[in-house]
Amino acid sequence: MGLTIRDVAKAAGVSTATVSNVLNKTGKVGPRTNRLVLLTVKRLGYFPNAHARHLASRDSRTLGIIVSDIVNPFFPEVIKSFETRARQLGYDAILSDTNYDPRRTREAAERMMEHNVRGVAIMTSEISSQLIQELERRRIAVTFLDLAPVRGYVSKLRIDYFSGIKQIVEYLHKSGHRRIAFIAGRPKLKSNIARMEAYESCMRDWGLEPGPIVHGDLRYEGGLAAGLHIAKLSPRPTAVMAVNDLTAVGVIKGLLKGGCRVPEDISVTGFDNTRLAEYCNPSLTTVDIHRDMLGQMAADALHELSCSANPQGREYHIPAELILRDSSGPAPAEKS
Amino acid sequence: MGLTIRDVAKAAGVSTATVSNVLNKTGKVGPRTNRLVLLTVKRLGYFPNAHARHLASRDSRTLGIIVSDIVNPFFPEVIKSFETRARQLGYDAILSDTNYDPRRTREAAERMMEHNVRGVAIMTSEISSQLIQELERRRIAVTFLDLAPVRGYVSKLRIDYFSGIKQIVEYLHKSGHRRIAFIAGRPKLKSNIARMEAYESCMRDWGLEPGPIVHGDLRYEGGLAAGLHIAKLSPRPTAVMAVNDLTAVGVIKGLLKGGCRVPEDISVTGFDNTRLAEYCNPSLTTVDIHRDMLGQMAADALHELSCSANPQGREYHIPAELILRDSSGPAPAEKS
DNA sequence: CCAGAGCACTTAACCGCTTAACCCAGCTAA
DNA sequence: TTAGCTGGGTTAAGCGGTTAAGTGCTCTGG
Repeated sequence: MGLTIRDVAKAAGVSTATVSNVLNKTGKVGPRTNRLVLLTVKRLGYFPNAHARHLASRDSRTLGIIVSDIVNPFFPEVIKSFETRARQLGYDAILSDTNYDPRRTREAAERMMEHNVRGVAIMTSEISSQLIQELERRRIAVTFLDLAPVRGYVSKLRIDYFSGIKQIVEYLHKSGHRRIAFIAGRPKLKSNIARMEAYESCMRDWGLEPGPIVHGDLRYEGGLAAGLHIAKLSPRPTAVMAVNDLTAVGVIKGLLKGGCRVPEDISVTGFDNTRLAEYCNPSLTTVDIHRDMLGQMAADALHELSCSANPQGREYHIPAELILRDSSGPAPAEKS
Repeated sequence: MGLTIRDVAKAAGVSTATVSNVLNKTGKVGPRTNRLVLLTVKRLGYFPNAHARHLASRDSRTLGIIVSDIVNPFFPEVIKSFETRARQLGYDAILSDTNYDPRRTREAAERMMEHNVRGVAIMTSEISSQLIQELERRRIAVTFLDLAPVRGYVSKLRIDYFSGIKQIVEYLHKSGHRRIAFIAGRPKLKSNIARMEAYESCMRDWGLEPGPIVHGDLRYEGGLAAGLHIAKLSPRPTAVMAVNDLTAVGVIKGLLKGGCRVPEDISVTGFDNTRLAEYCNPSLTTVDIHRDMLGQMAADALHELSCSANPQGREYHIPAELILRDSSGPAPAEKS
């Protein structure tokens, strides 16, 4: 098919080893030959075969990222910054989307192993411990989001959900809200449970009874259903915290359809500060977590782990910051 | 590092060829041995090395997709359906984001060549004809969005922009609008020019004078600036067509900031029908093009091209459909 | 004058797979 | 009986690179 290193070597009148050394900048080649080879490469339009290169060097110089749903506006920015940083560090990056499906999660992890990645950033919760062990056995560096403890090859990116949730509850409480509902994600996910617990704990800190918890699906549709449900409750909560922005936008739509005004009758908050939060109307009070930082940190963490001879997983901390917009306001006066 | 096919062969007491034949389901292996090998593979936790496999088989079974900006909500769905379909067809998929940067576009194309992809879906406009020739020379199947003529290895996915724009103009005209502005994308892009021409042509069809045309950047920011600009014009257009939803959302925000009401004073339309159009407020009148269809078609087209011995590029057609929402309405009565 | 050290390359042995070619027992058919 | 399949394997030659080891040179110092 394409050209091989042998073609280039022949055309330049040198050995394949020399061509390889030139392309890899090992500095073992004299300046004359170097120029000659580079010229020949350009002239022929040669590109080295990545597969052969990876195979021969026993190093894929590839980093993987597994996300649950690329359509979720949380992820594209993370992916982009991950990929950008990986490239800066000299890695190739591959992406897998699991669509929240355990089977596809397994396939994604297998794909990473087949590609012999040096490290993989796992940004989905539904991954079996078996797979994780498998990755560890092969000494593949891993970063998790929130869940899983730090170990040799495992670093952790801790988004400060707790702090974010705390800030929301505090703000809502200060605004006079007392019945604050929570729209969670999918019931079984560890990350989801952690957030629910954070919510409950923060509520109790202010002497509030954790209020109805409704499960969504982290998507718009789940939020919509939850909003419709909340609108019919009596007594109705005066504020709704959603587990992410997408859900919050759905909640708002559901509430509006159910005849509630936002924020006059009921305040809604999101989480993540996706662009959506800015665009939607009313624009969304939410918690910003630096997604670009997240992707970059993941790449850096994997780089560090996979380079060190004696890798020591670390915990990276991603701060959360409350962003006030138009979807929240003071609690309505009680009618009673 | 990891296990090799030799380890599996040894453990099962067969040759490596047999293991390979089992894994590739060539049907050359008896049922007893087949089961034995499969069992051994499971037991040892073996995964074949993709690089070695691709190299030896001289076939990467990989499809690539190059997009200009993964953060643009137009793309994630396209990518997702592309990837899903590619997997169904037995391909691995790799993604590159060019960030609208010619250098990165070049790098992306090079990456595709290095990975020896069978085909690549190019969903960005700024690609040099040199690169395209390079791809053609290597007999890599290609699909383009809109631009470029169909050739041997090149298929084209034609989004019916013209029809979409025509529908919008027709609708706006019928609603009484006479001064209809257009917010374009980046001036130099071919795709952008095509759309501007479509706009001008459709306007003339209704006896309307095109203009003003303001250039944006296909993003929110560009739309915002354009909206602020339009708000100050006199006479002010009564309707604004934006080149995509993201821009339209920016335009709306800009107009609101500039003191215009949407849609009472001025109607705004988008293009693409991203989820954003549904979420934003006022929800956006826009044109739907089936993005999931697009990704799937791209994968199908590449599959077809790369499999056929004598490939014949085709044109695929993606219909456009006007979606009426709340950002548009009848033209305001003239004050004069 | 020669051993030894550098320099600038070449030679060739892999990397982990696939696959064409070959092998062989057991059958069938002539 | 024997040639000719055929099903179920094995052997070994690559795929396109990398890289350790080797080969001539020239240069230096004792």
